[in-house]
Amino acid sequence: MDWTNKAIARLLREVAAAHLLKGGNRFQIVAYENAADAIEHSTSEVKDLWEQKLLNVIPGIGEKLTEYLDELITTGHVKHFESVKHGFPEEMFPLLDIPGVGPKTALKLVEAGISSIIDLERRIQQEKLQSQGWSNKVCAKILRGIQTLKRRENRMLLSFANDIAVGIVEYLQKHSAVNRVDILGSLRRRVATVGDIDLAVASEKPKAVIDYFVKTPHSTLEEQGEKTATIILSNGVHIDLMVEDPRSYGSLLQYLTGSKQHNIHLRTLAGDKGYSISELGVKKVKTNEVIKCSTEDDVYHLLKMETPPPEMREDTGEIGAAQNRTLPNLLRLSDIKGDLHMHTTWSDGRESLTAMVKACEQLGYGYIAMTDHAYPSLDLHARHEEIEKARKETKMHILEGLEVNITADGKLQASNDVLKNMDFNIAAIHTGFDQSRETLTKRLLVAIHHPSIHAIAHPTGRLLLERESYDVDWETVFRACAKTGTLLEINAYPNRLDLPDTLVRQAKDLGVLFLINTDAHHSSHLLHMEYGVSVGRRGWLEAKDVVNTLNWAAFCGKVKKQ
DNA sequence: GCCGTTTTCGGCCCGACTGTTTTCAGTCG
Repeated sequence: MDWTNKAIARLLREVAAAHLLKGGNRFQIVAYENAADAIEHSTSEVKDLWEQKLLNVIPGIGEKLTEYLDELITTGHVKHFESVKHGFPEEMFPLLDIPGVGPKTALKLVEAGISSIIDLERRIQQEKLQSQGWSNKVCAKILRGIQTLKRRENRMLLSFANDIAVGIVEYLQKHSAVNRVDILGSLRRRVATVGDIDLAVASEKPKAVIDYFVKTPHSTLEEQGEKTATIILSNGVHIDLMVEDPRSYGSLLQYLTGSKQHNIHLRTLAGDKGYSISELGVKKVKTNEVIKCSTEDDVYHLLKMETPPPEMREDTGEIGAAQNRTLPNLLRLSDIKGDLHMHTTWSDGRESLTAMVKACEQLGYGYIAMTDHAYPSLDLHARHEEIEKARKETKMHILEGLEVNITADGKLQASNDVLKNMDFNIAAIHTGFDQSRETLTKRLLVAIHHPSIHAIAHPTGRLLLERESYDVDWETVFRACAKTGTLLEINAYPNRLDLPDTLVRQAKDLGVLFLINTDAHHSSHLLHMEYGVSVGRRGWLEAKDVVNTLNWAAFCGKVKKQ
C-alpha cells in the first residue's frame, strides 16, 4: 500500500468512525478527524515528513499519532487501529464517503446487507431497501448524497464557479427584500477549484428571500429552512444560501467565508477571551449577552485582531499575524503593470500580434512580452519586423520574447544565439512529465541557470481537474531561482493557476521573485489576470514580490541577467 | 488524542437541518 496523505487521512477517519460506534470519547474522535483533515490539507507528504522525523509539525499530530504513523509507514499497518476497527464490517467504511451517511447509518446499511455504494444505489432504485423498512425520505436523501459524491469528484474551476455565482447574485439582487448579496465560502477565498457555491443575503425578511431563492430558474430544491436553503442548478452545481438580518450580517459573512479550520481556530481563541462566536454574533459567555456584528471587521475587532483578507483564511498563520498586526499588504489586480506571457498567430495564439497589442493597451499596461513558442517553424525575422512596426504605433514597451521548451533530455529547444537576441525569454516543461524527481529537477535547473532565461513558466505543469503536478524538488528549484534571479511565473490561466498558492508561499520565504502572467492565446484570456492575482494573494504576496507590478524602469532593473 | 504568554490537567467551535423525535440523534459546514 502506498501511504499517500489521502490514504492516511482516510484510515484515520475510519478509526474515528469505529471509535464513535464504540461510544468512545468524543474528543478523541474529533482528534482523529482533525488529524485526518490536517494531513489531507498538508502541503508536505507525510512520508517525507516522517523521513525527516518532522511529523509533529502537522497540527493535530501529537505523540501518540506520531507513534502510530511510524508503525504504519514501517510495517504497513497499525495494531491499535486494527483492534479499534475489529468487529466492524470492512464494507461500511466506503459508505462514509456519501454525504449524509455517517458511521451509524453506514453500519445499519451494511447490517441490512449493503456491500458497496454501487450496491446501495441499485438497491434503493429497485426499492429493495424501502421494502426492508427504510423510509422513502431517508432513501431519497441517500440517493442525493450519492449524486453529490459523484459530482464532488468533478469540482469546478474557480473562474467557472465565479461566472455562475455572479449570475445568481444578479437574480437575487432583483428582489426588494434583498439588501445585499455576497459570494462566500471557497469562492470568496479564491481557492483554485470550488465544490459548492455559498451565498449570503442581508435582509429583514428571510422567508421572502428564501422563497424567492428556491424559485431560481433552472434549479431544483435540495434543502430548505427558515433562513437557509440549498438548490441544485440543472448543470449539477449546488448553491447554498444563508439569510441574516443586516445587524448580524457581519457574523454571517465571517462564518460562511471560512475556512472551516480558520473558524475553528477563531472560535477556540474566542473562548479564551470569554466569548463564544457563531454566525449570529459574538456572545459573552458569562452574561449570555450577544453582541451583534454588522460587519466582519466588528467580529475581528472584538477579538482584538485585524481582519485577514479572505484569501488568507486557511489557518496557516494568518490569525497570529492578524493579532500581531503584521498581516501583509496583499497584492491587488490594480498593481499589475504588464503581462509577460502571451501567444499570437505567429505560434499557437488565435489572434494577431497587432490585436493582442491593442487589447493590452486597453488594459492600461506599460509593457508586455510577446512569447510565442520557439517552434522551429516560427519565422523569427518576420515576427521581429511586425514587432518593430507595432512599437512605432504604441507607447507601451513591447518585449520580443520566446517561450522555450525544456526538452525531455534536459536541453533548451532554441539556440543560445537566438535566445540572446531576444529581450525576454521564459522556459517551461511541456513533455516528459513522468520522469523521476531527480531528472525533472535537473531539467528545471538547466533553464534556471541559463543566462538568457528570465523566468520559468507554469512551473509545476499541473492542469486542474486533469493532470497532477510533476514531481520536483521544489526547495532546490526555489533556492536556485533566488540565487540566479530567475523569476517564477504564476500562470493565471484558469485551469493552471501554477505555481499553486502553497508553493508560492514557500518560494517567497526562500526569496524568490514572481511574475503573474496570463499565457493568453486570445485577447479575452488577458482578463484572467485576476485569477493569477488571487493565487498570489493566497500565497501572501505583496506587490513588491511581483516584478510586473513595477514601472518600466524598475522592471528593467529587476529582470536579470546575462 | 491534542494542547498550553492564564493551564502538563482539563478542557476541547457552534448552530442548523432532516427525519419522525414528541425532546432528540445523526450529520454537516
